[in-house]
Amino acid sequence: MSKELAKTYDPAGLEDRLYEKWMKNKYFHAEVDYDKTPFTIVIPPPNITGQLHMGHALDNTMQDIIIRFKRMQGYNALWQPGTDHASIATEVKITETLKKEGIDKQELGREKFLERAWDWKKEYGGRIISQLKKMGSSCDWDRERFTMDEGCNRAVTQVFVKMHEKGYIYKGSRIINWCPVCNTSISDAEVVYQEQAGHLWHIKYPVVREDGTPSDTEFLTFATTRPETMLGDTAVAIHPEDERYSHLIGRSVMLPIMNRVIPVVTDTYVDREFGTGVVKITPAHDPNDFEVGRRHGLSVINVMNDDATINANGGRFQGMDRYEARKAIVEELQQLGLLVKIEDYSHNVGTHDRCKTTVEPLVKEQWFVKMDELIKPAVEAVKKGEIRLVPQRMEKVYFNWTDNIRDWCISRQLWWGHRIPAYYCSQCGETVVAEQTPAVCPKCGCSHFTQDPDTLDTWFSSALWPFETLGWPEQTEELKYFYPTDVLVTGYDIIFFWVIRMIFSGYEHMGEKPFKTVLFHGLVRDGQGYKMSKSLGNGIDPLEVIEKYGADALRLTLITGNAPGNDMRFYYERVENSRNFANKVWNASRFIMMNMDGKRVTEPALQELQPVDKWILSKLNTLVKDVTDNMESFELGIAVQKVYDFIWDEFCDWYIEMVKPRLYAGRRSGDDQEGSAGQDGSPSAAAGTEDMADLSSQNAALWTLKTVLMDALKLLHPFMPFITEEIFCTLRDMEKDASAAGDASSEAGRSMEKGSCAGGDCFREESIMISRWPEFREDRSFAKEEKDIEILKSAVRGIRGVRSEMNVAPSHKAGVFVVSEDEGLLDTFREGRLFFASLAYAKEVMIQRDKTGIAQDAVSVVIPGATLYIPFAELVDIEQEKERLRKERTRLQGELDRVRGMLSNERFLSKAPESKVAQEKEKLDKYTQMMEQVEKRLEQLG
RNA sequence: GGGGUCUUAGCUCAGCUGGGAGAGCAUCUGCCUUACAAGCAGAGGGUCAUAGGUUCGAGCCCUAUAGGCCCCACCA
Repeated sequence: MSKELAKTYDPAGLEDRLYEKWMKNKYFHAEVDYDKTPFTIVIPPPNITGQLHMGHALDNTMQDIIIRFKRMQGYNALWQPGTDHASIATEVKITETLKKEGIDKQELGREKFLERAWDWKKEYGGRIISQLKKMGSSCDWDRERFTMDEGCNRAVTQVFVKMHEKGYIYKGSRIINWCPVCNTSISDAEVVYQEQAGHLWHIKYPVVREDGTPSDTEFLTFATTRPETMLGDTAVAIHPEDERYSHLIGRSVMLPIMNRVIPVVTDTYVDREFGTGVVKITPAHDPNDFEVGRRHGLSVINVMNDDATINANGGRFQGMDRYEARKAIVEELQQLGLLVKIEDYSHNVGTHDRCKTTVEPLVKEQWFVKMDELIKPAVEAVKKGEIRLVPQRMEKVYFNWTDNIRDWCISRQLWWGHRIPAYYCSQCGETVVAEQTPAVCPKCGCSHFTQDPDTLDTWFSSALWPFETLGWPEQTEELKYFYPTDVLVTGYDIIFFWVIRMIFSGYEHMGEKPFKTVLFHGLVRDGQGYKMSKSLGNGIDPLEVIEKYGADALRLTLITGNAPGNDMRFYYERVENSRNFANKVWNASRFIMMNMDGKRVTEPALQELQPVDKWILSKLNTLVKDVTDNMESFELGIAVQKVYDFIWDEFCDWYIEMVKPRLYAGRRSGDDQEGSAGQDGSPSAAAGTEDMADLSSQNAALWTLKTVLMDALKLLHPFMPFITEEIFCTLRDMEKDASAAGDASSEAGRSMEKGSCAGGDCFREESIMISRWPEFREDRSFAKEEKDIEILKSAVRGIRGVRSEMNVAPSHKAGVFVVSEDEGLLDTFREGRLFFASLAYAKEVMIQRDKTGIAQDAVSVVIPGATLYIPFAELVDIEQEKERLRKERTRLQGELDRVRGMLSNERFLSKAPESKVAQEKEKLDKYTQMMEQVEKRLEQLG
């Protein structure tokens, strides 16, 4: 008895059931095993605040495909999962939630806040994981980690202390990017520049006269986009060689409003060409000005509070927001007659990538990682090819960053994260960096310490992810065995945030690269090409897609036509196509199982296989090789396209159709003569021998169907894990039942042992995901049969084309004559007579060496080596037929011209590879032959 | 300002180391053929952005130009 399979594939329910089975059987779990070669992927840890979006879906589908492929190849495949605490993202969310409850974060206090954060983690941290499971992700969930679990905490602290000792981590007052809304410093990488419409305010400061009073006639005019920062101006700069202002060198100007005398300094940073060639200098609020200030020993006057309101240094503007202050200051300058003009001006404004707030450059004391030394091995690794970036062009992006690397600001004024292990003596102020609170102060001997309140940048711990998840800083077996990992899959958008930092961290702390290959993917955009975003509301929820179409369809959609590093568009028509393919696979399998039902299918001897069987087996064999190659080089889109084409075109549309008559042969037991009319044309043989032959042929067909299906399913499994597993298991159960029903001991059992699949053991496996990946087999290459069947296919296509052109109804069957002097070719037609008849709508097929018995007005189709004649009952318009043949002649002539042109080119003959020349010669023969046939036929028609 | 990338059928995109242009969707024409109408068969549709160059041979390599997208830098 076979399981009844529904007519259309319905993924609902089935997917969860199979996933549970995989989990229960621990197929995802990997243990250290020195008898096997490890293959490791670490997941880019999703944020605990996260909801699965298309980016995750793509990222994880790619990883799952690779890990499933490698697992089937026999590697000890580990996909290491985990989640990220996402310091700032989480903190912002919790703060917002608190606000809704009317609770102020500061009032709540650090301890209570962290409790809330952990509650949050407990509640939502698992959500993203269960969503990843919906995708079919085969992560080793037993090894799930969290960037703030005990081990990771230890790793972070140890790294911080060690790097501090080596001088790679230092504390210093530098200009940093400050987010006034999130109230924290952020790194350069977190600042995104946005083109914004603004103004250029042209302002003049009076030059200070000899007597110290401001001149009413002499001014220095300049332009600024941020007039409010004038409150903190401590100089005005000109270019040292600017003759316009050389007389002012050494002089001062009066800073209006603040009435502060500030010097005129010279600095080559000033561009003489821009504006008036004068720049106001605000060291506390502009990175460039900060540098200028350093060079000239200018004082740094911070005029802003952390929330970007003006502080006490801003005089009476104190308390105003930066934009209010701007307005007020401009007004005042105007009243003072110091505002020259206002221009519209479009410029880039730095904003915080999380909240889009305009960042405020501020001078603050922060912790930094010194990058210049650290980055060197990371640069070398990629240069030498020790780490491969796919696609390769990402190297340019990588080097562009490493070549201009700046120190990394790692301290954040946040609570949720790894707290900086720096302790300050309350007596003498000494700083001690240590893994634990120091007992006594090394300087004053007291024992009162306060820990630095700041936490670390989220990416500080993520940078350690490839080894901390494997147990570091403990020297675990896992670390020894699985590290370095094999491939990292991620979006190109976090190359700076994460990829580079993991690489230098790997070399610094492990003395070894974290991974061998980085596979980048692009963004998933909407149907119009816009970035999917919450604010635009154009996002497509992967979970919704799964619910409607199944995870397999979603996965297939994300992979087809997608090249590494390229963005893609996602829209429902594409998902529908994927769903249709799933349905196709489902129905092909259903068809095969229906036909296998109750039969014992045994592996036929080689001579029992018909040319079509060999043809598809050979095609499959090539497919196995190609797909494996593509997978090895991470060309997932190409790989899946080939599997898709093979299954749909070759297997379903051709092979299955070709074997149908053989499968139905045994079934025609008198009741439906009509349906079997197609076979009547074959010269009838004695009934008894025919039956035996039928059975053998049927077995060969079923065996081939099953074998090809099974291997094709395996090739498809990494891409569409659920449907392939379901079919695999159903088929396997059928096999079991069939062999149990028959005499289990003998033939059936043995043939299965021997291997119906390339791997030899497919039916002994309990799941396709741990079955053996198919391998190329020399003994499954049948070049001759491949070529022969292709000729038959072209014959079928030719006949279908002609019939369609002549509007012949499919119900109208006609006789077909195959005429050729090539006995081998005639044999191929004889062997394929059955299917050829049905595919070419033939009433009967006459295979012969000459034109005996063929009506003059038969329609003819020329294929390489043979001419086919179809005498329709109705008279065919001879003129029309001649016209058709003339068109064919023109086409062939074109081909011949091209081939002859090439072959008469001496330079081609001498320089092109031999194989290419041979190929062209073969074509010349083929077309010449076909041309002769066409001309002969034209001649016959007069 | 520097760099990357794209321009291929009506639309969205593949095209791996240079060797006769592909898919899906859409369009047109026939088909409910006992696996599948979420299907089958057939058809139309491309000067591979433009101009040069290298080569026996270029969608693919080189140069320039035009347009689109992205990243980095941030001249106030």
